[in-house]
Amino acid sequence: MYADVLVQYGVKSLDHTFTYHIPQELVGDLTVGMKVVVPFGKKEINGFIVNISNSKPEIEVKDIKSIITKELKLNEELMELGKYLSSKTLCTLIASYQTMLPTSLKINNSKETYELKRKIIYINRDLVEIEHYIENNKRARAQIETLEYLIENGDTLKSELNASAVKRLLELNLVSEKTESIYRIDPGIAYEEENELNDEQNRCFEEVRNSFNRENVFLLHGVTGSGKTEVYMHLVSEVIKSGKCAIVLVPEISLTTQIVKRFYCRFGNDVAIFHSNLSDGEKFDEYKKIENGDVHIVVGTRSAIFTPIKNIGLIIIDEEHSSNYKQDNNPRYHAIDIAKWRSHYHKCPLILGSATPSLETMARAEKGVYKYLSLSKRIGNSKLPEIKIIDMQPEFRKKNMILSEELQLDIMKTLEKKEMVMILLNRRGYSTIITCASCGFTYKCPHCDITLTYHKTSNHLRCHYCGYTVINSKTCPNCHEDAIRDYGLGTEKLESYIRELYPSYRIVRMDADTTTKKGSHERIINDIENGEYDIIIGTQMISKGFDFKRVTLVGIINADESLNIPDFRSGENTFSLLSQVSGRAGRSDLPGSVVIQTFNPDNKTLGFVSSHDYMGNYKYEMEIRKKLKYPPYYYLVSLKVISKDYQAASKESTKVAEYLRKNLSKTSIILGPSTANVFKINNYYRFQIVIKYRFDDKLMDVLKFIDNQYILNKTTNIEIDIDPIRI
DNA sequence: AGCACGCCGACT
DNA sequence: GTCGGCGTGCTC
Repeated sequence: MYADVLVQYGVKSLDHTFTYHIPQELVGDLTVGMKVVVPFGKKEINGFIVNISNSKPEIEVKDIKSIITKELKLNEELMELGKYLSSKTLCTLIASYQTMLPTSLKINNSKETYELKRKIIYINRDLVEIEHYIENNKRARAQIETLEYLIENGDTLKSELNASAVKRLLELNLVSEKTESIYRIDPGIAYEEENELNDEQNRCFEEVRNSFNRENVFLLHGVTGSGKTEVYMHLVSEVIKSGKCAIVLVPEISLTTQIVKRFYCRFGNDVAIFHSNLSDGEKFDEYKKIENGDVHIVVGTRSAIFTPIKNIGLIIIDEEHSSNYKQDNNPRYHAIDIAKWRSHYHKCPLILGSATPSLETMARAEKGVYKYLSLSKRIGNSKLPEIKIIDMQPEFRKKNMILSEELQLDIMKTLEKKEMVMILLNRRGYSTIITCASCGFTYKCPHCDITLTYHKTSNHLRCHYCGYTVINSKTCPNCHEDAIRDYGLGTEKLESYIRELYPSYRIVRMDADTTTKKGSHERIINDIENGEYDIIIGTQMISKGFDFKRVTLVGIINADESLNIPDFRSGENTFSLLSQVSGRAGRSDLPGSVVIQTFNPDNKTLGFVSSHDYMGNYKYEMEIRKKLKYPPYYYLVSLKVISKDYQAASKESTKVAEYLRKNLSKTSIILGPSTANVFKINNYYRFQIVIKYRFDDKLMDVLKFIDNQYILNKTTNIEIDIDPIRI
């Protein structure tokens, strides 16, 4: 017998199988998906069996050395899924299997001590014998105590007993020791009853339930606070009743602790949780729980879509518009694609849930490719908040650089009512954007409608899609004032400013800096829940998953920052971010309000935010996308040519673009090369080429060819991102 | 990826 | 003379 083995290195030059002979003693033990040790060159390395056959290969082959893991292997479905993943993202096959497995089980990992065991001591003799021993050994006080404890309490953890006494008792064979493997995470028993669904929720529930056992994609479009999670839980409960399993994806577990908690309360031990904040050991345990069939539900982030849960009856992707579902390093897969593949494999429905669906998703729902379900009302009495847009131009002249008079007043009023304020500061993009401090004007590319990026060294402004360039001038072409500059505000500065303004109130800041430590995020959330703060300041981190009843005012300091991010999705993303944050205000009986500060009070996107008009924004964005040939009208591929050598990067990228223009179909559009959004990252220069296409049957072959060209090239590297989330 | 082989320059 | 630089090619 012979086995085709993939070796542990995820490099393109080794992206094919190597055949090994299976020695007699291993025949029968080995199956596809197992991890093995094989001789490779002068070394012994780990490999992964992808095929077993009887036919003798033409070349002379070596023997498989040994098996690393017998029981842990990818099942048939996941073996297939790996092939799909590598063909879809152009990564090596081994790299896809590697990403599908948790660290502890990765091919290149030989360590096998992840299982957490505990030792238990128990009496293995008749009580009469034990008592006899006690009678005759009065001086061994510790041993007697231990024995008496065991008689009284039964089996006991070894760590709870006197170590030397136990050692002696084991030697005397009066007690024995057994090991039990345990799971690190134990959600406990479910204790929460199901809540009743309202009419709207019930309609959605029924629609999906009626298509169980069919491969259907649903868009569940529900305004913030409309009770999507409750619908999910009812459906999951239904799926479990029928003996099947469910996967629930959330964009980022730390932001969504609340949803996980709810699943634990409702389903208890039937839930495994899977996300990157778990330790390797925890991940190992959860993976095993899933693989052993101990749980029916997996709740987790992007990577949870690869867990070996069998017999899937339903997949749910909550906040489906979130960019977190796309992995931004290799393999650059999108969890929705993988979910579709698995829903096809299991013939089960997939639900994409969001208050602000991505344009792609909504467009498909409109075309009837996805089934559209909607939750238009908030549950209970709560109403959508009132949203005010404040023009910052006059404020700036009054020297109110950070908070407008109106927002200051509203904050004060809210605090006096003993309610909470949440203040969102938009993240600065990666690239330098310059705007007019007087009128808010920003340079845009006339061809691509994205903000131009400022290049300090040459004092140029450039479009990183198509390369369009203009020289920067200090004078604003719109209002003719000398006010064009790069001005930005960080959360820290904002915090100290607010502390000065409201010295007697308790303020907490939440951003990447204050939440790096494991558990710090949860701690801050708990403190907020316990009413320890009056004002929460944060980046978009505070936009999701926060459900604090006392928050009634949300202030958005610099809406423009997000609008000006040089990406064709900035409008869409701004709408969803601002709607999301606005949804934090007034979640209970207390009415909420939102204040948005901007230099562009007439901006369409902001207008749609303030009138809670998702469809308005959708239609508006779709027109732009159609006109400028962006998704969902066109598909995109981004190619980045990367090198430490500026000249090489520039030259190679031109060559790549030429090759694309020559070999792709004439209907495809090739932009660039231009400098990438972030032009230089630790001394590597990056040029970008963008392909826009609708149908191009040559595309994948052309991309593969280009990708392979750069195996040999040491000085330049190429990164290909199919369906990039941002370019 | 990792290792050997191989062909050039500057050093105990 | 030889030690070591890293370009090239191969690994079942």
